[in-house]
Amino acid sequence: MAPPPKERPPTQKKLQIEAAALELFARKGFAGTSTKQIATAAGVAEGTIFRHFPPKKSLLLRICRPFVVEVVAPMASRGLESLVGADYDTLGDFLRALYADRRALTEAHPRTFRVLLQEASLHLELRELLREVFDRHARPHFERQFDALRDKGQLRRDVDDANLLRMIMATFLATAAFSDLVARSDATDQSQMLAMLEQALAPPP
Amino acid sequence: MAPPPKERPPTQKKLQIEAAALELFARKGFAGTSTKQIATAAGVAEGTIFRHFPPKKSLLLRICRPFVVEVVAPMASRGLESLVGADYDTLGDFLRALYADRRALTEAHPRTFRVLLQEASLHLELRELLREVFDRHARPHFERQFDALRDKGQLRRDVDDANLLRMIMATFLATAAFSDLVARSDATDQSQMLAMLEQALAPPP
Amino acid sequence: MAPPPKERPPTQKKLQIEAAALELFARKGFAGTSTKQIATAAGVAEGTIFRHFPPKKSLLLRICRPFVVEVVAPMASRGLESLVGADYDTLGDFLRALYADRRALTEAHPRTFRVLLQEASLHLELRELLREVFDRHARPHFERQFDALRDKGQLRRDVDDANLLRMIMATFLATAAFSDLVARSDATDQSQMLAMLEQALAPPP
Amino acid sequence: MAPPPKERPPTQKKLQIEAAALELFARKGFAGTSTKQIATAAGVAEGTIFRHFPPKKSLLLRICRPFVVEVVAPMASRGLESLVGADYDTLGDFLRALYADRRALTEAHPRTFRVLLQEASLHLELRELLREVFDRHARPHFERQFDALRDKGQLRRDVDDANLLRMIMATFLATAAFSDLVARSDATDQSQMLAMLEQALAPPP
DNA sequence: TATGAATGAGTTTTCATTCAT
DNA sequence: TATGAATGAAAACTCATTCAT
Repeated sequence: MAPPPKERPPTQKKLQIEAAALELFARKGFAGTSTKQIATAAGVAEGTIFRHFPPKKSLLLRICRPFVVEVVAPMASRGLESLVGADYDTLGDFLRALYADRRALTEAHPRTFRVLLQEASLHLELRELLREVFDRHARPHFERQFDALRDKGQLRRDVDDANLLRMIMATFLATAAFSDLVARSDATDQSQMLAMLEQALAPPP
Repeated sequence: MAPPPKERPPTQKKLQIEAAALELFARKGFAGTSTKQIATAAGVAEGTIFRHFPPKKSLLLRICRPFVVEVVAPMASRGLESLVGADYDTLGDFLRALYADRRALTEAHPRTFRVLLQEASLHLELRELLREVFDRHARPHFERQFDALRDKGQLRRDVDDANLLRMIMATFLATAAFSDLVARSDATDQSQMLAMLEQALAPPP
Repeated sequence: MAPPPKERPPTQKKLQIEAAALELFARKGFAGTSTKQIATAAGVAEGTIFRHFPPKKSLLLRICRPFVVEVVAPMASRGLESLVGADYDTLGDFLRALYADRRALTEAHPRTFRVLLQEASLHLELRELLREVFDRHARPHFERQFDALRDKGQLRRDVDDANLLRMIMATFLATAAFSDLVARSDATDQSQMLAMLEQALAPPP
Repeated sequence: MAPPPKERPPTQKKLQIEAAALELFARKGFAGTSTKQIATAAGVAEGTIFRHFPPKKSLLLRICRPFVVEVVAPMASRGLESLVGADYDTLGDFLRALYADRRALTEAHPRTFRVLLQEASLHLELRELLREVFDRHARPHFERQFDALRDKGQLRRDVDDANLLRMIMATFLATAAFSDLVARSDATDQSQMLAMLEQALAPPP
């Protein structure tokens, strides 16, 4: 048997390139960032970028893919099978656990999050990646969890799964996105959003 | 007295340029659209674009500004002083009226909406425009309405105005944005979103 | 007999265009000045320039030609036949009279003078104009004057007419040109230059 | 210790670009020469010009600066400390030595000289460069030499240093400049100009 | 692996000029 | 006479990418 192909560890320069590209894509957009700017910011020669990431777009994907996998799929999170596998007695428990986990990721990678948000609507590859990872790794678990919570009377029955998801994602996104655009969101803001969201999803009285 | 400067009506070609730019910006982003593409799509010479919109970015602003003014400011909407001035007996009434109005605008100008969404995070001018128009024309009326609804026991008191606004905007944006990205949202979806939103904002039992 | 073609007096706008072009040509050069800039500075529409001066270069010639004729040819100066026709007893008298006259002209039209200086080396038409006017109207009178002064023992005999002219022109030009470039030249400077020039041209002791 | 930044030797193509630009600037002026023309004449791609000289104006400065330093500053000339350091017994010796040296330089780089002459009045950077180099490297030595010559009774005392300089420069420039513009100047012309200049600067009888 | 010179196609923008009004 | 919209060509400059070293 042939030995497994050696996954060489990424070079120092390669990592510098990724970091610089991330920073610039977040600030000025993918199309608004030139490879020269990336090279300068990364402290490498322009040619080096193309040694590692031909063509330019592969750099965008290289930056986004791991993040998408990690942030979109609850399964992918390290040791978080618990999150999804677990049974939650109340809707609030579920939402808070979910939020804490997602929030940790977007806070750990705020620029990646921003790049993804900005570029998703312009690049088919990103949208397909998002949908594929979500449908495969996230949606089934959400639906299972929704069913369980409905059985416990914790979740309203008059709203489709898709709209529940949309409401959850919108609230999460809003908390994250508007925190850049409008104002910093602190712990108080976050718990208020969660309280509203919980009530939104709870069965009507 | 100096005669007032003659505001010449916009040329036919100028309108064609705006229309073509809107279409292309929405599809491929501002930075991803060249002025040559715009010229071709508009059926004019490239030089004509810069006669009317020097530099390129002013074309983006020309497209976005009227929309921002109209869509962000409830006051600005034609004949909608009623919306803001009126007293609503229930939270649901207010939300439905607000939604119907905003929705009408974003559905009337879906591409402008999309351009604004895509470019706002990349262009300081757009963010400042948004904030300025919102702070001037929208925020005060929302806060007045919130106060009135709280007095009637229709609105929860444990959430800040800013977070209420964020929740509302997130829900509206989600309904609009995901309808492009993820799936068409129909009347059922919309009423479900509104039902959730109403419950989210209602005072806790 | 057909009536002589009516020389319409130049329009107000035409004069504004000439004035604006002169100013801009002097500051930024002919090639560095656009017709749009001229139009703006003149307060006319761009098309108006081409009604009066098609093509652009004719504007340069329109500005330079009258000046060349007036300043290069002592004959042309109003009432200055005296200058050239007169007999001067001393070299100094001749130089001072010549200088006073030329200086008056370049000081009256400093920007035209500058434009001519700047553009002469780039435009064949200007050089030909200069040479033609000079050879026709100036050179003969200078040579006649030189002869007269040599007869009176006022002018050195060991230097060709061409080099005498060059020395005179260089000194005059230097006084004028360096006054812009290096420092303002006042009356003292001018009389010192004239003193040096007189001594330069005088017969060696 | 940080290694000294490696000054890479100029590329072959870079030198070709400089040479082509010099040729074209001299013939058609800076503003009248397009980068495309330079690229064609140099046999390189247009982009290559901007690799080495962004923006275009830096190419003009790159051409002029070394020349200015060399030609304006007597000190800078190789081995010419003698020129400035030396004592001259007569004014004529000084002028001839000075002229021979400057003339050698302008004849070695006639096109650079022409470009400088043409563009100095249009580009502030060039004027500042000229003045700075002159004030720093030339003026003090001239003034020292003037003093020495005055002590020897070789130089007139009734004319300011500034005007002496102006007279010298004007005569030199005239010999050089008019040789392009008007006619070739040969050895006879040059010695006649020097004779006149010597007499101009000598103390009056 | 890393470099940076080189490129050709493309970018935004400016230009002198024309023309219908 | 005067305008300014319109243009096609060309301007300066940028781009992603290739390649010899």
